[in-house]
Amino acid sequence: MNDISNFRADILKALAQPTRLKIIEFLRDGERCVCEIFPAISEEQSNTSRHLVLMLTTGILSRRKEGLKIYYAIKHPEILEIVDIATILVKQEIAGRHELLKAI
Amino acid sequence: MNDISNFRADILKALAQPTRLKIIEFLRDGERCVCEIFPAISEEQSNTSRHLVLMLTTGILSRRKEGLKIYYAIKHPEILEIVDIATILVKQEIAGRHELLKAI
DNA sequence: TGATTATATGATCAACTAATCATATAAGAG
DNA sequence: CTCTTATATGATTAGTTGATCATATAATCA
Repeated sequence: MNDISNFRADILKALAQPTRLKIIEFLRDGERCVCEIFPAISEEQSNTSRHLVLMLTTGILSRRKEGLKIYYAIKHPEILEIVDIATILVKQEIAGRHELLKAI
Repeated sequence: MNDISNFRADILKALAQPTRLKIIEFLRDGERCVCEIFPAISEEQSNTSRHLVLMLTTGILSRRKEGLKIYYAIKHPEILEIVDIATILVKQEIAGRHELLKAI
């Protein structure tokens, strides 16, 4: 189980970072080049590039070259499923903590 | 979106670690006390306790006291959904890379 | 060819993470 | 009350992460 656990951890870790989640959200509607991505998420080009390469090598994103531009895209729909379930969890947790506060 | 992105990142980060994934898998069938968990995953008691507390405060686990023992459990079924989708992704990636190798 | 645009990468650094050992707390048993 | 068992936590440390600046690569265009 160890190899699979580590690989699973790598995939989840590749999603578990605010800047990378912003990239994923921006790519939700389809592929985009780096020059579109970094202004959209308000990060430096170099930093954005690093996060993109990381997600590429982890298997979360794919990329395609077209002239000067490089287009990145979400490689598997399951990525968005995970992100969406995480959003549901966030909402449940916020709701639960709200209940706790009301009980005081 | 930023607050939700950060909270989502925290939840995913809490899952994105091999030792914690082993704990999640061990808790798949129901609650367990710390004294059962740390031998099952072959980690030190103190290290296991830290990971459990981290997942508790992130909202991934719940805990219940019974005498000397403290029982931890997975708090939301969505946690297992995420882990299972990650497993599917791992298998897809391994299959994909296998294809690449065959093409050489 | 040289200039321009798009992307990637080396070097650096502060902040964070996971593990370990030793110890503290806290509940139950004799 | 003292001993034992179960769990949590402080201190330390090696290793990792994310951001930044400067620079390299590589494709296009005039």
